[in-house]
Amino acid sequence: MRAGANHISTRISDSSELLDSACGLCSNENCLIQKNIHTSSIGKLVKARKEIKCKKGQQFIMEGASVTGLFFLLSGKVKVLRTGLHGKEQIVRFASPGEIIGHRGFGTEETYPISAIALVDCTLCYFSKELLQESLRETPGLTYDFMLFYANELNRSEIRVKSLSQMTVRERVIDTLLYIDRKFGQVNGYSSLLLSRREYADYAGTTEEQVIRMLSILKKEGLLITKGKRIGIADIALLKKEISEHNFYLDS
DNA sequence: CCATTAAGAGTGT
DNA sequence: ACACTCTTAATGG
Repeated sequence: MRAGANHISTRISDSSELLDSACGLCSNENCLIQKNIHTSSIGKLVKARKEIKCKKGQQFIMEGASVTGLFFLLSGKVKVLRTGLHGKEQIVRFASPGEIIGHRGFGTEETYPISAIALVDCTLCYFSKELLQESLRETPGLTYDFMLFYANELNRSEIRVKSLSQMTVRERVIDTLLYIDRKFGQVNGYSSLLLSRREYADYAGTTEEQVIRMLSILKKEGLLITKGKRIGIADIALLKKEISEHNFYLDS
């Protein structure tokens, strides 16, 4: 029994040395680790990768918890949020496969400033903070990609500040719909991501009621279609046109 | 398979 | 923001 188990474990570690383990086979081209897989110094990091399965609705990052590492979303959909004063959620962003989650706690921070919750069943790749820091020091290509990523994130967050402070409710709801569409797309004419009206509100910075009302107005105007929770965009050109003067819909 | 219940979508005030 | 109705999804016999 014991001998058999040892035999299997050595075979697994041998094969992950030969092949760059799961990351080498991973088809996720958005992933920064995958992108730098050919750099030899990244091998140690890749071998220490932990795969975490996360069920729908499960929270895998808790606001205020101490930072131990960083997540890459392999498959699934995630919402990243900050909890406000009266228990109100402010959804900071949504994440699709390939994206980094928990990166704000990286660096000098001791605790995560955000929570992350799976919106559907997810698979996450987890890397410890220590190993990642080591890899960043040794792998300039990876570090450069990370820098670009952080710069891009900062840009997006600044755009969001403008959106939330300068757009009307109607524009923010439209902006949210277009953002979800850009990120997750449509299937059979309806958004592939099922969100509650509350979640739309939590991203758009309004209340559930305002979102519901706005959706029914937009529906009457023929810009949207709805079927239960499902929302479909009927006229994307007109929706884009409405917020075009803000130039916000250009970002991802 | 149907009935009961809970959750979420709408609407008016 | 609150209260209420209606619709849909989940549960359990």
